[in-house]
Amino acid sequence: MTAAKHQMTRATGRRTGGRAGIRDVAAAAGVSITTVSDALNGKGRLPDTTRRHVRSVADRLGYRPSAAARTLRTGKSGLIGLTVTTYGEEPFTFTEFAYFAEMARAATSAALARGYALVILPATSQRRDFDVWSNVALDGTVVIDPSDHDPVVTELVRQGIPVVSDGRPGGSLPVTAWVDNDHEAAVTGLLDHLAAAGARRIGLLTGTSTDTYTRLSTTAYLDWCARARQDPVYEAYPAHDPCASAVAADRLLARADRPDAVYGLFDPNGTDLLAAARRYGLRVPDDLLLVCCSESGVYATTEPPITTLSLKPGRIGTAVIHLLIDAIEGAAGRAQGSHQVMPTELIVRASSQRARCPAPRLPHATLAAPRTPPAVDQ
Amino acid sequence: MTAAKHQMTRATGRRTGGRAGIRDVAAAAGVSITTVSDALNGKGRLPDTTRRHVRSVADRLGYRPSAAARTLRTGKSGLIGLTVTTYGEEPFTFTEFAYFAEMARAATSAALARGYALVILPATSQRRDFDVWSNVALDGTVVIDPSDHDPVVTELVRQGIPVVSDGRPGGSLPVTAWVDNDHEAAVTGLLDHLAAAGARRIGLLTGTSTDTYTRLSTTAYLDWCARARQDPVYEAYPAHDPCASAVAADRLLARADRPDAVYGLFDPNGTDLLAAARRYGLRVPDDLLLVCCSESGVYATTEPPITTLSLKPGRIGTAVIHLLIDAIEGAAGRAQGSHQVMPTELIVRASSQRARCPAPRLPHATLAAPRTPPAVDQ
DNA sequence: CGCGTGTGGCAGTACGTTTCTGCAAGGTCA
DNA sequence: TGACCTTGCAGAAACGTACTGCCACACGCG
Repeated sequence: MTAAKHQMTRATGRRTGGRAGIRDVAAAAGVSITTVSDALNGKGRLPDTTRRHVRSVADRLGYRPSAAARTLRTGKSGLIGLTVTTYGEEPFTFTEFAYFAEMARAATSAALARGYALVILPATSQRRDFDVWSNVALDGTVVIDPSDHDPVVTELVRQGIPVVSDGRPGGSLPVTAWVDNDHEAAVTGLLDHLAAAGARRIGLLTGTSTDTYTRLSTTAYLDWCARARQDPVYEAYPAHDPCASAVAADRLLARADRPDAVYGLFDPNGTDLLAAARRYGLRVPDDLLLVCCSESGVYATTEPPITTLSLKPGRIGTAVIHLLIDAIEGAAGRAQGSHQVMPTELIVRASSQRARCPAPRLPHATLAAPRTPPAVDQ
Repeated sequence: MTAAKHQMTRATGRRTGGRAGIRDVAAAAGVSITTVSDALNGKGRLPDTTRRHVRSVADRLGYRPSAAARTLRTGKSGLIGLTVTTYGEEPFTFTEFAYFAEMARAATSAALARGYALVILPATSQRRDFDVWSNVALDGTVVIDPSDHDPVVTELVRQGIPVVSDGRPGGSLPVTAWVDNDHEAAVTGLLDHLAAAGARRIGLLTGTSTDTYTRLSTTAYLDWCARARQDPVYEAYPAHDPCASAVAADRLLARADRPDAVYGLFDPNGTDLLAAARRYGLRVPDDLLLVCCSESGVYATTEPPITTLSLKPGRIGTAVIHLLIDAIEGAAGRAQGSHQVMPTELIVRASSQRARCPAPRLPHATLAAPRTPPAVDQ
């Protein structure tokens, strides 16, 4: 029983507020601290009997290792930062709610499966924010839609912390890796789809901000128009302002060169375009074809259901996390500068299909409305 | 220059991977570690000249204090756990997306404003999850909709970590505090509103799960029916299954004792009821009054717009965080067992107002659709 | 007997802070 | 001149863990 010696040194009672430390376990089990650590972490050379004994004592004392101490010792916290660039003046806004929510959900789930947890952090703006950023030990960070010269990203990579972005970084931002949709292919495919459905003049509802999503999508639209010899017809509005969508939708349909099909880049555009069309007496899809980029399930049950482009945020979130954790665990930035381009999915509904005859109404159908179950990752 | 001594001891170069430690700053500034710590944290008795000098040297070296070491020393991590009870088998699901998203947004924002960050953690289910829980140093935890005997909550309070729940805890769960809506008042007020609009038989679309929200709301409905001498007409379905809502909505309207007004407890019920009504040839609001509990903005632009009950998740999130941080900083559980009941808001739209004459169509209105800006907290 | 070898386990140190204690220099007052 | 306070700073003790050596012992073998 060398335990006596330990007790003499200092592990008499629970010092720290009542929680048992590794020392207490060692003393109670009559072994050394090293042995406890090894037994609990499956390291070292110990017979199973000792291992089991230590474990049972630890259980009995309700021992939980201190995350802070472990982090300090190992240099790994198991924490991943998650931040989304805020638009406008608001301190902490999410636009594209459904997209973000689903992306964050998938990312959280993927991270958890590999033993990491996500910390929600603000995009830097005030000086004060930096306190929070450096108050938490991060193994890596996910940045959604980083701005071109994000100081936080720069600082993090300077500290050697891997950063993976959702959305390809502009302006030589030094991220470790990134994931993005193939926006050109998505927009091109979607416009082809509308043209095939009979659209002669396709309009665009886009944003005034300069993020890559907006920029790439708009460019793809203009290119397509050039190829199709169609004059571009579009309205841009501040996408972060939730009230502006309806106004812009109205403006687009009020134009002299009114389009006979519209693609809306942002989530609320679909309902707003539908409402605007209703006000102008335009029937969808007969007079106006509609497609909207959105992750929201409501478009399956609008009247008529609206065709949506899904960016598959779940897949993106999962991919981002795996890239990041690979970078973290691959130590000194293996897979540096790598990236992944993910496909999108066009969910075709009534709003983008010109019906020969008007859709028959089923006054007493008892079947449930068709509804796609929520996408599971991948 | 006592700095020489420090350099002799061990602070020669950057040991730790390249990051400067407090020792390096002390050496470079020619002062002691204590002085650096005091200068940077605004403690101790130091002349402003020293303070400024130390700060400038720290800046020059790009010094960032180690969060892990600070946490280990002070016992405070500045981290708050956020978890939501998962339903069904899925590993990590959020139902009530808009509610959760807004609640989480507000909570994150409120926490950040007080210097805390939120960590997303899974509701316990597998044994494996516990690793993550004890791998992160938490100052406190927010639990959304805790199940009656959540083992994580029990374990956390056993460890002396404050836990505040969104939704009043059932089954003597020992949370530190809780916040909830006044569900009875909300349902009663809403049913009164429908009755005032002319409803004679109000139906309910509810869930089969036993969480407090569902239970309290359903009970309030039954009580109201008893008082109003109306036979209850309701259908229950598994609320976590996103496909089941449409089926249940259909079932409710297919009944022989079809209600002339319906309240749906969950977010998708509104659109699903609307779709079902359409299939049955029922006009809203003329033949069927509709109210739905939802935070989603889409109900402002459906045809017709649907009256919603908002639980004000932003306020809830803010209140929960403040209660929690007060408990954390008030040290040993001041304000123990306290709680807060928050009001809800009924957003009245066309679907619950019986129009004398059918609403006039405005074929060429150029005004934007009225749209409430997103609610800011409080 | 001397020696290598494998097994089981322990002491000690480092991780990077914060903070308590204390000490020296200088000033004030009796 | 001594007693006593204030100012400015330094030393060193934690905080709880992980891990690198190292020791003790037993055993088998030449």
